Amino acid sequence: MPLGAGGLQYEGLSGSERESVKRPTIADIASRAGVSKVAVSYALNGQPGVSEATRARIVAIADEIGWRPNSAARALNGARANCVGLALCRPARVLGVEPFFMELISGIEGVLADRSYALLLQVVASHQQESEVYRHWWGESRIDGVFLVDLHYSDSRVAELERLGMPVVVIGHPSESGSLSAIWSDERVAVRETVGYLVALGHRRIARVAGMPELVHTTVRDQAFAQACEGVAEHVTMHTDYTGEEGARATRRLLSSADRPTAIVYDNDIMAVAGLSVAQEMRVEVPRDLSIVAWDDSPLAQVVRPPLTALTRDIPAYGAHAAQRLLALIAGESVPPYEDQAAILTPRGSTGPAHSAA
Amino acid sequence: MPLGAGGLQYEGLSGSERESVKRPTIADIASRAGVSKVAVSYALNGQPGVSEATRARIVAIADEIGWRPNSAARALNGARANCVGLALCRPARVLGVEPFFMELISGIEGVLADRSYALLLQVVASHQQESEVYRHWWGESRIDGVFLVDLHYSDSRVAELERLGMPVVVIGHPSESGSLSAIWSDERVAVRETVGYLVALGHRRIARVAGMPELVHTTVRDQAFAQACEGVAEHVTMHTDYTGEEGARATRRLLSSADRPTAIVYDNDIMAVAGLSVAQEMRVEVPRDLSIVAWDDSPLAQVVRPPLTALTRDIPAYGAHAAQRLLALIAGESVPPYEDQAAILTPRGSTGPAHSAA
DNA sequence: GCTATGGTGCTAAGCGGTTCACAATTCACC
DNA sequence: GGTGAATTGTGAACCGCTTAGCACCATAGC
Repeated sequence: MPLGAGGLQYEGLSGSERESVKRPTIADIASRAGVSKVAVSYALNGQPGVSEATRARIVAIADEIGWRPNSAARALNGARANCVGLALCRPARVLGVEPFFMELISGIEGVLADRSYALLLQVVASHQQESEVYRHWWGESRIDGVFLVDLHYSDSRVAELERLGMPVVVIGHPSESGSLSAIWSDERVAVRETVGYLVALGHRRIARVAGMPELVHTTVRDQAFAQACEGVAEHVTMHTDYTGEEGARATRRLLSSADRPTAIVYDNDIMAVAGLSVAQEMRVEVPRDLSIVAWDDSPLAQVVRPPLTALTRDIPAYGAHAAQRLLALIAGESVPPYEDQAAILTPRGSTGPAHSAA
Repeated sequence: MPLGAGGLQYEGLSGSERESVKRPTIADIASRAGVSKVAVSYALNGQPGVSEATRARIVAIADEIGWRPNSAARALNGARANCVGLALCRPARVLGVEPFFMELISGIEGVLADRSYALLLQVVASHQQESEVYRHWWGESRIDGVFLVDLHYSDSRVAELERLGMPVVVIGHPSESGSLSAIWSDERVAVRETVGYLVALGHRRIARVAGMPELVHTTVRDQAFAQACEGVAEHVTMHTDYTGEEGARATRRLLSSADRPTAIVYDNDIMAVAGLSVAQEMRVEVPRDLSIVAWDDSPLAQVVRPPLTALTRDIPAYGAHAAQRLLALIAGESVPPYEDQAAILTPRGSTGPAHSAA
């Protein structure tokens, strides 16, 4: 059978019956254009080896039949998977109500989408599971790198990821990130600004309702808080699991103590809102009798009355920076630790001058 | 060179120098076990064709050297990508503050993880982009199927996905899902229960602060609401973009009208919280002068004072069901539309008997 | 005329795993 | 002792794409 006839028959087959089931490949393009697969590969990847005329013809055909590179086939050639991973280890209820992660993800994806990278997401129940997920993803060549969040002290995940030799960007304080490259924002500055502001308003007894003590950034804030208050105000810190319930309980404890604080700083906004409700319930007027500051400024902080003074951060930008650095790392560039902008205090109605309550 | 020497040398090489760079393959296992690649493949996939003794030996070696199947190589064999996609088309700020999606994702992943499926996530800015993302993922064989959320009327995405012939589970009302299989919960029941409850409490003027009117489920609720109120209460619906700000504005408008409602039903909890704040600001006491009901019961509803009466749904379970159906669809099973549990009214402090305010 | 040069396009091999068809061995049965 | 079947294993081909490495044809230079 002459070559021409074979070619025609093949084209006829791929034309309609197969189209919906089978996706076009470079072989289809090659047979249509009357060239080899290799020429098509070069043409579509902008590599030298084909004339401009041929390249144009090939590209036109590829467009016409709606060809897209098969990611698996590409990945198989030692190429990248064009995919990065993120595993989140928090219960669903907490994750849902914490705007932080969704905003972070949005920011990350803005950057990834530009370079047609995809994001693989998994919600896990424990750090051990998280390590496993990373190991699996990496072992299966599904991803080129990962983000690591919610850093702990002597975090087993750091060692594990170092062992795997996979590109990682730690979103958290570099003191605990080992050899992994980190991106963080200086919590100390934000804490100092907040405490300074409250002290300037006359507060001398300040409480902090913090997140989980095993998280590095909680401890960093703890220390910065203690240090900033040193000599200028009495201070106390209570740890919680970030849920509204625990935030409310801590607030109740604080407000019913004999020497109750005149200001409370919360580690997230759901706890701040819960605290505000408890205060109102206990007839402690905000901001007259109690000032409230929320860490992380989500829309939530602005819809309650009074609106919450909050530590504002551009979280999507934070995520975007992290993504840029992870992609750089994957590209083989060396990436020094990067300090993002610190949170900025946005005063609103929930803070005011300290009353002579004590 | 004798075979044995070659084998030894190879093992030596793969032992340390290469290990961190190059992941083990079935060829490595095969050479170690002294069998062919095929035997290894059968052994590791639990397929017949190898003796139990050999299988055990192969599995042991695989475990020992930490082998994992290369997902790209598997996907290349016409096999599945073991990955499904989800694109969300909402601004970052809204997504962050809406617990719905994170809870949905958690639920989805519980099921996916069990079958070692991964979830590809992308946040997009428009429906057109969303279709493009699906087309790309599908064209690149990155995914085996997708979830479609936030259904519109005459939604272009439905047609697009039908055209692609890709497995899809629509999370939303089947009336607009075309030939795609849908999973939804009956909003009508929930609306009727809510209105019935409010009417029983004596409310005769009920308002609804709804989400975006282009969303199918908004309209379904709109109609059900109008119908339920028919003959028993005056009713009005205001549409918003789901943000707290618009929720607040709508509430302000409602409460300042001459014949203001004695009860307001909100389409999500952030708007309900915003509405509550506006009411308190306007000295409209909740629940004495105004009853408030929130759709979707997140922790947020319980931390404000009074805690919000809410329409409770097990969203993770909803996501889990959706995931099960998508996997079934991918496996080639036919999947009829599925009606999930309707939301249940959870009465809390924000609702009470209607006062003779009018 | 013959060799350098370069552009263009090909063939072949291989990424890691699966699948098919067939070969070798054992065992049972008539 | 020969036939048939089951068990266990193999080589080869293939999935879609990339990457050498080489072949071909022009033009240019001697």
